[in-house]
Amino acid sequence: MALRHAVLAALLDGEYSGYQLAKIFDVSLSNFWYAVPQQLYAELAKLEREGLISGRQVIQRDRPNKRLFTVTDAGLAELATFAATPSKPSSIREDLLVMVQAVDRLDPAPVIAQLEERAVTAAAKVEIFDRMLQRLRGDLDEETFLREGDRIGPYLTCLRGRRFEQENRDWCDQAAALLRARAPLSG
Amino acid sequence: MALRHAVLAALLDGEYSGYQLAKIFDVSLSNFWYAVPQQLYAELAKLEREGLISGRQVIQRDRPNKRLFTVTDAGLAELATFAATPSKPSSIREDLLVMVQAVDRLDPAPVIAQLEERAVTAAAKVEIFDRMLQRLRGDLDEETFLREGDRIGPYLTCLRGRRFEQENRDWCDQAAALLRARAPLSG
DNA sequence: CAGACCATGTAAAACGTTACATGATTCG
DNA sequence: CGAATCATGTAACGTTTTACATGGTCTG
Repeated sequence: MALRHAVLAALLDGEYSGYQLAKIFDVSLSNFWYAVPQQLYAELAKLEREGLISGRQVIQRDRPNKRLFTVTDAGLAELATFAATPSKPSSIREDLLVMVQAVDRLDPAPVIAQLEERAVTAAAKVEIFDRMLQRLRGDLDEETFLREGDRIGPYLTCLRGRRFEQENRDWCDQAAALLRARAPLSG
Repeated sequence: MALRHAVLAALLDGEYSGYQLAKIFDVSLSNFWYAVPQQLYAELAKLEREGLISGRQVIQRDRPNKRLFTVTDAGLAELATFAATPSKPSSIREDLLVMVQAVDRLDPAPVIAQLEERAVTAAAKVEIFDRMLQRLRGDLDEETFLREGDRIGPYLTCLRGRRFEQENRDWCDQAAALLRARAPLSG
């Protein structure tokens, strides 16, 4: 029961449709939770049935109509309960790490290739996060924004995402370089 | 179908029982994958049925008997296929981040408390990882080990785990301090 | 003698992923 | 005119989590 809280948290930013939420929760760049569109449509329906969010139809001329959702008082209360419940750390589950764990007993070439690829995509994500951070803090510098800005929640999660991808990039680079140096004939 | 590969990768280190694997895959400190014991027993049975691992009974006097498993040639081939298959990055799904995302609209006190707690457990994990790294590299220094040691796979994944927890700690500390400074009456 | 550790499982429920399904509009 | 974007779902399948179940030894 965690997606529900992630959806509620996302809707604190303002009204969103399922489709818009799907972009926020996209694999490629979710700074606090990840989910595919199908999950979101299902969860939104459920949350509305339970009265934690309420939707309103928006008729559009040029595009298909959509439904925008906002958090109700009951939804906010649900979030408060969630925030007061002790949470367990989510643990590592990453295919690429499994491959690296086994790399000594396998042909390292495909693993090296994937590490190098991942380093590039991680670097790209770092840049996207940087732009997101800039947009969030407006014309304030980071220190000032964090001290005085409103809504620092999204900024903080974005910072975490940025650092994670930076570490990811550095580690992938290091691992790829090392494996390459040790197996100069492959790759 | 990824747990199977994680189990195979873990068994490259040597023979293990389900119980021993459970400790390697434990929530509190898995450097490349996480799984609960029940998953492991089920997966081991499946892998054995498919001939990717083979188990042998070990009779013990003082303790319950156990079964130790090793990877077969077919298992190694399966791992090789896996390593050559492009992998998708695993994305963020962390309750604590959801709470921080929403913190501006909630009572920050319980969130701050959780951040501070998490910082402590993350710091503890960093130390455990440091000891694991020391053990893995023996009396070599890191640079030498990474250049010349055998089985650097586990070392690299451990390094990744360490850095992740370090970042986690730093971020939790920063976020907690900031939220505390902004809401001096709570917590 | 209580609690932790060793050791292995079954079963049900919850959750997440993948495939399928539809249809309009805008951009190159 | 094909691809991308907007917009919303259903159904089947696979994976993970949680609860239940058992029983011996070792440590304080």
